[in-house]
This record gives sequence, C-alpha cells and structure tokens, in this order.
Amino acid sequence: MSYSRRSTINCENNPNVDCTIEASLSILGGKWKLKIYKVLRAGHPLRFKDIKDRLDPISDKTLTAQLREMEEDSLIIREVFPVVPPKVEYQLTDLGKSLEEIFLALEKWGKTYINQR
Amino acid sequence: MSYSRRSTINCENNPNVDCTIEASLSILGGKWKLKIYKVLRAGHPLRFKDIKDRLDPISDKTLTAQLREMEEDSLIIREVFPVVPPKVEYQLTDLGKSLEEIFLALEKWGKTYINQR
DNA sequence: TTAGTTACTTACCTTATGGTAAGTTATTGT
DNA sequence: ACAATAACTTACCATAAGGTAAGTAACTAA
Repeated sequence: MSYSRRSTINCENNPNVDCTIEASLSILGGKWKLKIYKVLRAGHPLRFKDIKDRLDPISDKTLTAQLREMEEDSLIIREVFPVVPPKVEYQLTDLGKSLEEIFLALEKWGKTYINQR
Repeated sequence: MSYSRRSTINCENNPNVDCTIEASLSILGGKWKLKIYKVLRAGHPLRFKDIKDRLDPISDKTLTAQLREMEEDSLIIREVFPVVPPKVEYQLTDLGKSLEEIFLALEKWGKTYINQR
C-alpha cells in the first residue's frame, strides 16, 4: 500500500469524498502504526527498546521512522532523558488514545473473520 | 506498507499476540479496500465501471486486483452476466457488510483528527 | 466498414516500504 | 584497556504496491 502522507489534510477544499477515511489511512496505514499503538495503549511510558521487544522483529530504522511519524502526527510524545546510555520514553497523547475505537473495531473484526473462514 | 497476504491465518498456532489486528490489516490494508467498501456499502450491486467512476482515479489493473482479493477474502460477490459488452456486478457479502464498524470508526477518527490540527 | 462499449490482461516501469549491517555517542562495569 | 549499553543514523538493497499504456473479446450502432 502506499498512503501518501500529507502534512496538511484539508477536507474543505478537497472535492474527494473519501477525505476522512483518507486522513485516517494516511496516518494509521502501514504495517506498524496500530501495532505500536497496541504496545503503548497499556498506558505507562515505554522506552524504545521496550517497544521493540514487544513487537515482531522490527528493525531500529523502521521503528525510529514509525515513532517519528507518530510524533509528527501528534499521536505520541517523545521524552528524552539526558543520560548514558540514552533513555527515551514514548507515550500516547490524548489524540493517540482516541484510536482505541478503531483498534477495538479492527480487533473484533479480525476475530470474526478468523472464525468465519 | 506491505501487509503480507496469507491464505491461512491461524491464530491458535501463532505465538504473535497481534494476530487479530494482523488479520484485519492483511485483508483491509492497502490504499483501496476501504474506499471500495465505501462505494459498495450503499447496498445495490455495482458494475466495474460504476465502482471505478466513484473512486479517485484508479487503474483498471489495480481495481481488478483489489476486487479479486476482496472476492477471495469473501468480502464481495462477483456476478458475471454473459452479455456483450461484458457486464459484471459486485456487491458486499454479509462478512463484507460487517466492516461497517471499522469504517465508521475510521471516518469518525478522521474527522476528529482533521478538526484537532 | 468502422467506432464504441465493458471488463478485463499483459508487459513494463516507478515509487514506497521496509530490511540488513555497520557505525556513532558517551559512559559504566570488568 | 575493552566490551557493553540504548537509541539512534547511514548506506545499500529487496520486495511489493500500484501506475501507464496497450491489447483483447464480441457485439451493437452509425
């Protein structure tokens, strides 16, 4: 899939009727975003390594990129502690937490689907 | 994104805790699936060309591929009428209709997101 | 006779996504 | 002195998703 990531999503000027869906997909699409959400939704802040360990094998590069995008999109907050070795914690913002409904719907549908086949 | 499309999704034998999410994403992921859902959810069967006309510019090749995958995944039914020029109609199955909750959650979140930025 | 129609298929190409492997930093533990 | 650590970055490569453009079938209307 390729969802074009746009810095501005403007539905007023956008003749495209799929704009809200498009907005969601452009932000949540991809292999990792919702999995990262799942890891972070437990609530307490997690370090880079903690997130990495809780996911399927994911490369540092990819995880970094995904976290940066989520930060840009205001889904998570990144807090850097100036220590050695580095310590960086990530947690969901309120906007990030508002993904719960989508998450639950996908999880529920996934179960339904798996049972029906 | 690349979601690996698997013919069998087996959560029992899968140690991966993200399996239901993964199942949903492997079936709904990509640029077009949910947009096609949106077009078809009106209810009445639509022809290939009708679907195409209601989407952002999409190539025949891509639309064909997406529809075939959705058919394989039991989300839609494809009905061929033996006439010339060809007539093929597509409509949602019950399983396809069960995507409504995901669709609404995405649409709602998209609106929220657009308003918050 | 020729153009138009629909639902495709095919060959080819571009772009995006994500992986691998290595290097970087500054400090602590052995 | 040297390895280990966490959170990166960089260069390079592989795969996949999706686009473009052309071709096909069989019939109808002009």
